Amino acid sequence: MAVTILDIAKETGRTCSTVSRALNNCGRISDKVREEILEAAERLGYRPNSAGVALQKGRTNTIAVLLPELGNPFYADLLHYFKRACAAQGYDVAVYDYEYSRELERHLLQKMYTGFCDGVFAAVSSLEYTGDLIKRLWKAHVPVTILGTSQQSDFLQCYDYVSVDHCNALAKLFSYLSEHGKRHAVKTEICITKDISEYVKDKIMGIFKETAGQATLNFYDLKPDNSSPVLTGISAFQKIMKLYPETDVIIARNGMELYGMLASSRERDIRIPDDLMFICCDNTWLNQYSSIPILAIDQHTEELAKNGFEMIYRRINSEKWLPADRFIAETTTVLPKFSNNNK
Amino acid sequence: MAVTILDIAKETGRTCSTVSRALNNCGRISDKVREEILEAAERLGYRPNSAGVALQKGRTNTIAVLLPELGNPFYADLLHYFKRACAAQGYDVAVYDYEYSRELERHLLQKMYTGFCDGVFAAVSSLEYTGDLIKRLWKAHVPVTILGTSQQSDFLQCYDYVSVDHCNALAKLFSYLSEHGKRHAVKTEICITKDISEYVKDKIMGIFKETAGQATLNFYDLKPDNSSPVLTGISAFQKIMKLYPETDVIIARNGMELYGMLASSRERDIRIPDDLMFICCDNTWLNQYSSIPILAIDQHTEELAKNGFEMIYRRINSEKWLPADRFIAETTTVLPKFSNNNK
DNA sequence: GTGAAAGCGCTAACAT
DNA sequence: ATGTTAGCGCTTTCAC
Repeated sequence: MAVTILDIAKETGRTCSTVSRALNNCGRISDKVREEILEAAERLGYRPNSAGVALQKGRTNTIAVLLPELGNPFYADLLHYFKRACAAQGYDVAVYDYEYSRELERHLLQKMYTGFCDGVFAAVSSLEYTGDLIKRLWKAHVPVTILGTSQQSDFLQCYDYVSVDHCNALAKLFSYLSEHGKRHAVKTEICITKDISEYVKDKIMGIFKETAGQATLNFYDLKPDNSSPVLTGISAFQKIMKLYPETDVIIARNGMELYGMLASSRERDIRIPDDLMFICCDNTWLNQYSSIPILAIDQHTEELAKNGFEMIYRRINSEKWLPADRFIAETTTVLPKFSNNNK
Repeated sequence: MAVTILDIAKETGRTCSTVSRALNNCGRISDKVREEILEAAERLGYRPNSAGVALQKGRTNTIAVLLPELGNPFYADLLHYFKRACAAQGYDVAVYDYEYSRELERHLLQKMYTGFCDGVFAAVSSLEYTGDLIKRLWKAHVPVTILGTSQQSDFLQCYDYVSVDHCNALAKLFSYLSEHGKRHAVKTEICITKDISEYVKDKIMGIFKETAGQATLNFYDLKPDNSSPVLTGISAFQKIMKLYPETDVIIARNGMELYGMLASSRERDIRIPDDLMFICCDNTWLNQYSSIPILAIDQHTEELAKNGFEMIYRRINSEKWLPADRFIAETTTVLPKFSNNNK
């Protein structure tokens, strides 16, 4: 069986507490005894048991991150900054992705309920599906920060929340388009539920009407392909151009989707019109170095991540359970790095 | 404080053991009492405590995956299959990436030593850096499977191991090049230590000499840029073409590196010669839908992942500690999806 | 079918 | 400086 501090205690003729002090190098202990104990621990092949520590201390020094997909550079980016913030305070980060599976998402959120981590940073698919679990976590005083889901009144005040200022981002974007003479935009959407989808489209349309002058905006409902996020975009491009032939702007949700769109045009050897502008609602290396110039919206991932962590950290270290917090990041419109030269 | 089974026991006038039986729905228990207890658990907001369970049961039903980077589609792919295999046996997967940081890598491997997971699937950077920790895990009978690091005699028989048959993959590749009249290949390498680097290059050169006829092969030592894997490739392409102007094949280590190379050529408006062939040692959507035709080596990630899990699973469920296991996957050479049309 | 009790590995308050 | 002791939350064997 595994070596425990008791084994070390016996071996060295000391007690558990002394061994614990030696191993953690805390409390009063003589150098000689500590050396002796550390040596014995090494010799016997002692392994600290995290379950024992966690049970005793009531914390794990781990923060869990729940994501819909790894391999999307946007999340990789976000994670990078989040981990940095965690590391600065001595927290490890465990990443869980649910691959857009509703059951897995719920299963993982349930797991968060068991105190195996001290806090959670979660990009949930939709509160429609997970709201009950989020609410439960909130009631149980598990520090959870949600990334970028639109608010729903049912669950207001039931979670901390970081997001970009979508409305403002779109307003800026639409005025930019208008100023540059664009007239026929298409924006992709994923329809999770009819209600939400309609609500979101109405809202976007409202912003569009206010900022884009005479232009028109159409929505294209994506058929999500769970096996690869790129595939979602693959089928979209041609259908969009067929449905709306006069399109001069396509607004994609993220780099991978856009990558798929561009790939599909290449694959079937379809020429991309020179005046067609691509816009991407995140800003990763995927767009930054694309072969086609892309206008991107930088979501300020570093700020999102930092604030997400801080909300969690504050809760971990706060005596009382504070009211729900919000952080809304500004966005930046990023112009393409090099000009359109696809002849 | 948190609600425990004891609280439920008091509430219902039962004992811990009965409550435990009810919650886990095991052992003999009357339907009526079970209902009663479950209702109370719900009402009181009971949360099972994973540390308590783990301590008692001696296992966590979690497998940890250690990776150098998320956001690389190769690892995302591998993870997808690995998770599927784990889920089939009821294991959760926690992902840890060390972002190519040596300290973080060691820190995480140390964490694996504390029994917080039942097994580890690890893509370590180099056994040169981590061999001591791997050896220690092995001695402590922690099921660890290493992904694709070349064997080093010091640590032989100290870990389970899955990898592709690199030699064979290269042999196939080189003959293909030779048959297609390629004469001047450049392969990128990352030099971790001088010794290993020399050893690897010698070995590759040996294979090349045997299979590639009159052609020449040069190595290009990458300057790794830790902030983004794509950036590693960015600086490489032009330097390669300057150092070896007659190059007609570039063999990149992975899709992201290659993406960086191609991006750098676009960014600085450099025309890629029509007869220049790109080869990528993995096969992800990044190459599959590249704007430039790419010859890829499919590493059979599904097989790697499946076998990696099975090795871990076998150890978890085996009474005695078996000798080190190996699995070497075949590779497939994948031709570009569409032909070279970058005019 | 249910309860009593031991114990998983560890830490920390308290006693010496 | 070191030892004693209680207990974190849970499961499981063994009585009854």
